[in-house]
Amino acid sequence: MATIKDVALDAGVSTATVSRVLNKDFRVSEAKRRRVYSSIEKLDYRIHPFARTLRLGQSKTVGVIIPDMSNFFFMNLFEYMEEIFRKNGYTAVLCSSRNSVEGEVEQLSYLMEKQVEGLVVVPMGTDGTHFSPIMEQGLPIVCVDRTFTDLPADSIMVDNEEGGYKAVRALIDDGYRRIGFVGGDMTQMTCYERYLGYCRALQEAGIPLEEEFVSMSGMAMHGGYYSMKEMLSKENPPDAFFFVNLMICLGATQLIMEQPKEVQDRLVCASFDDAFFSSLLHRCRYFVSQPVEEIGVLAANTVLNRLNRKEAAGAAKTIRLNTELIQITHKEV
Amino acid sequence: MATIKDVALDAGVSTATVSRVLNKDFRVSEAKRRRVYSSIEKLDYRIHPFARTLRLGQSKTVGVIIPDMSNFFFMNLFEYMEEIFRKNGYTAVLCSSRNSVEGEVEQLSYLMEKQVEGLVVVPMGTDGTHFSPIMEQGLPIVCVDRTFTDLPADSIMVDNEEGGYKAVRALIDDGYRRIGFVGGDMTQMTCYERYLGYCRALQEAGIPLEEEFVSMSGMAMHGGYYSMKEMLSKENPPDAFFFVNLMICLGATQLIMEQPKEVQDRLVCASFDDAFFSSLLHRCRYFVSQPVEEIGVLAANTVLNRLNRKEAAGAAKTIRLNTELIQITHKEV
DNA sequence: CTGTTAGCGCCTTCAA
DNA sequence: TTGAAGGCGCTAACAG
Repeated sequence: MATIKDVALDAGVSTATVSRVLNKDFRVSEAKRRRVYSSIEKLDYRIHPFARTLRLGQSKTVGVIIPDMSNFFFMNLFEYMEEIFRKNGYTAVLCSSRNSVEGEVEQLSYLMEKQVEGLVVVPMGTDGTHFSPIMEQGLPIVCVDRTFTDLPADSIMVDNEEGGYKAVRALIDDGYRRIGFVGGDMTQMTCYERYLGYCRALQEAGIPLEEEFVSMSGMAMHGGYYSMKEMLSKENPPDAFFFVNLMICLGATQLIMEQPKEVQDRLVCASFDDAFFSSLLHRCRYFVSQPVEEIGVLAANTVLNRLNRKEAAGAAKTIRLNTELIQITHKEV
Repeated sequence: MATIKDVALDAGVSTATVSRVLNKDFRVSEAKRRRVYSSIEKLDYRIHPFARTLRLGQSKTVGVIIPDMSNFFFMNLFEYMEEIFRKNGYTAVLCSSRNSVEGEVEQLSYLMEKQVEGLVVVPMGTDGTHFSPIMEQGLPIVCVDRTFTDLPADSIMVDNEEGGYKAVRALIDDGYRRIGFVGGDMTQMTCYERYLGYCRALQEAGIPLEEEFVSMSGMAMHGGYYSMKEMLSKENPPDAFFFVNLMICLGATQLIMEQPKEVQDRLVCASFDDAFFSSLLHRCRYFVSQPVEEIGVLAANTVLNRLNRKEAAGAAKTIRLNTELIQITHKEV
C-alpha cells in the first residue's frame, strides 16, 4: 500500500502539500496539484482511513441496532440507511439485538468500543436508560419504529394508531362487524398503538369491544398461529381479523390454510406491514404499508444532521410518518 | 475518552506497562497489574481500535458482499458469519451488490478502501477476474453459495446437483412422472447444477426429458410466476414441479393460488431452499434445506484460518456440503 | 520486570 | 504557496 509519503516523494513535494491536495485546500499551485494527482493515480494511492480517523479524532462510523437480521422490514430499513451514511462518508456497522434487551445492551457496548459517532436503534424495551450516559457524552441517537419513554432521543415512527384504524375501518366498511385483533404483546409500543386504532374504529362504528376477540401470544410467527387457533375454536368466532404485523400474519395465515375451505372462504383479514410476497397471504385483503425508504432516509439524515451540528442540541424530535392502506385483490379461486 | 496515557498516569506506571496488561503479556508484576486494572475500570478506559490498527498494520475488518439484503438466506448466512468474526476480534462490514456485477465491483473497491483483510463474497457472475489483483495481494477470499470459474479462491457450496436430484426423486417416488423444472437462469451456477440433478432423477427413472417442461424466466419472484403461468397454460401440463429456489417458489405459488381448487389439488411441488414460513407454501411438499449455519461458520473460519496462516497459501479448497430433504405434510384442507 | 523511544499514516499549526 | 515538525493512541523493540 502506498502512503502519503510515497506520493510526496514521487511528486517531489512535501507530505503537507499532498495532504492539502487531498483535502481540497486550494492554497496549492496548479502545477504541484497536477503532479500530486498524477502520482496518486500512478501509485494507486488511497487515504488510510484509520490514520485519518486517529488524527482527526473521528471514526466516521455509526452503529445500527436492529432486533433481527432475518426480518425484511428491518433489513430494508438498513439498506436505505446504509446508502445515506455511505454517501456521507460514514460506515454503518450493523448489529442484531436478537430480540432481547440484554442483546441490545451488549451490542451497544460493542459499538461504543468501535468508537461510533452516532447510533440508530430499534428499541427493544421501553426503558432506554442504558443509552443515557452515551447521550450525555453527546452522541446522537435516533430511535426507529419504536421509542424509549425516558430518553431524549429523536424518534422516527409511523402513525400506528391511524394505521390500525384505517385497516379495521376498511374491514368495517366492507360490512364486517365481528373483527378480531391478533396482537402479540401489549407492552410493545407498536402493538399497543395499533390496538388503539382498532378500538377507535370499532367505537366509531358503534361496535362494542369484545374482550375475547383480542388475542396475544407473542410477536413471533407461532404467536399468530396459536392466537388464531384459539380464536377460531370459539363458539362464535370473528369473521374478520386484524393482524398487528407481518410475522403474526404469517403465523395466522398458516393456521387459516389448515382450515376447511368453507371456513377459509368466510374469513377476511387485514395486516400491518407489507412485503413483496404479501400477495401470497391468503385471505388478507388489506395491508398497512410503511414508508420504509422514507423512514430509513430520515433516520440516517437525522443522525448526520446532529453530527454536523445542524440541529440544535437537546431538542429531541419525534416524527410520525403516515402509512398507506393497500388493497389486494386476490383472484377468485 | 480516556487514553492509555491517562491510565498510566493514574496507575503510576508507564504506558508500556499498561499496554502489556492490555495484551496479556505476563511479564508484569501482580501489584502493577492490579493497579492498572483498577485504573482502567475507574476511568472507563477502552482501547482505541483505530490507533491499534494503525500501529499493528491490520484493520481487523473483513468484508462480506451478498447480492441482496432482503434475502433471508443471505442474511441468515451473514448473521452466522458475523458472530464468528466478532468472536475472533474482527468486524464484518456488510455490503450488497444489488444483484449485479457492477455492484459487486463497486462494493469491492469500497471495501478495499476500508482496508479489509479478507473477503466473503456471494459471486454474481462466473468471472471473478476483478478479484485477481486483490488475491495476489494476499487477501483471502472465500466464495459462498456460488463460485468463480477462474479465481483460485476457496469456495463453500452445497451439492446442488444432489439436492435437485433428491427433490425430483422424491416426486417420482410419489408416483409423478410429468415433472416440470422452473428455473431462472441457466448461466447461474446454482440453477444449472440443480437442473442437472433434475435431469439425473428423470433419467434414472426412465422418464424422457421434455424440453417444454423446463422454463426459465429469471431468478426473481415474478420469474416463477410467469414460468408457472406458461407451464400451466399448456395443453397437457406437468402435474408436479421442481422450483430452483425459494424466490421462484414464491412466485410460482402465487400463480398456483390463483388457480381453481381442482387445478391446485392436482399439483404437487418441491423446492430448493427452506425458510421459516415455507409451511405457508401451498402445494409444496418437499424442500431442499441448506445447512445455512454450517456454511456461514465454515466460510468465516476459512477466512480466519487463512488470515492466521493456518492454511497453506495457494491451495484453494472447494467444499460441498450436503443438503437435507424436508417433507412437509400440509394438513388436508 | 519496567520504562524510554520510535513510529504506524495522516493532518495542521507554525515559520518561512 | 510551501515544508518541517509534532502528535493523535497504541505497541514493540531495546535498554536497563
